[in-house]
Amino acid sequence: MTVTPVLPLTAIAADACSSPLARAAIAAHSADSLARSLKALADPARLRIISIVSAHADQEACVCDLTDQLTLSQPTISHHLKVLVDAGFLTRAKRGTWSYYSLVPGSLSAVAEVLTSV
Amino acid sequence: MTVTPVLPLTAIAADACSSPLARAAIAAHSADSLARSLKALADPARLRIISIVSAHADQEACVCDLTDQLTLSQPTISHHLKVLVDAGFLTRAKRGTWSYYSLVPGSLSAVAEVLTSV
DNA sequence: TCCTTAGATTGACATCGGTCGATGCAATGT
DNA sequence: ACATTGCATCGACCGATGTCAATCTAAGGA
Repeated sequence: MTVTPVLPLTAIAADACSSPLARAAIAAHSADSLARSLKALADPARLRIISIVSAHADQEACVCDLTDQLTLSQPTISHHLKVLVDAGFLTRAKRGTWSYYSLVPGSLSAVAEVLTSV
Repeated sequence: MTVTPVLPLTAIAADACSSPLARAAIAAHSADSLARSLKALADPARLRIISIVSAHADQEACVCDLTDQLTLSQPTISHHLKVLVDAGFLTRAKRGTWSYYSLVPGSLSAVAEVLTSV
């Protein structure tokens, strides 16, 4: 025969100060993934880049649009663009001499939705 | 008498590659503010802290709950908690020996909403 | 009063990340 | 063919950031 536990299992709190859980917390790898996306967005220059791109009527902007409005060097802007492309928020289309950047549809709202469910 | 412009003002594009704007881009100081909030969230440990806090039935957790679940030293966790409090995502309530942290209601969804409107 | 425990603070360290100047490269104009 | 223009890449610099060990403080318990 087996020994009956004195306390129900759910009552074994880690410490006296602890309160019960209503649901599970986010998994470590999910936190890593979300943090990577947020890191890509967590820069004033990159937020302005996204805003300038999506403010265009055709939802795309060339690099010269950005160098005009941001007081940053062209290599710095190019660096920020690469970060945003690598993170999946922008796509690049080269036509002739110019590079055009577009917002990936739904990429921002996807992050926003995950964030509110954390 | 005044001289009539040859071209309408709206036609003066910065460059040949540029396309018209559908709306204004985000202001620089707004981008700074949003970036500060996102920076506070853009860390795996801090996202897990927020998740653990909000997973509790009473929406608050003590530090011991966090040291149990995160493989980080107590000072490091205390540092992350301070970052989240300073950014307005958590509040601290000290009762007896223990400190209890709670999620500020609406703080996450507020950031998410601003993000989608960028 | 003394000891223990919970948690915040400090200081040091290593790494990351934003910035720019210099350079490379491809496409266009002359 | 050569010069020019638009943009990406490289290398270096330096401040910001995540981490921990050591220390400090306050609250309880013996």
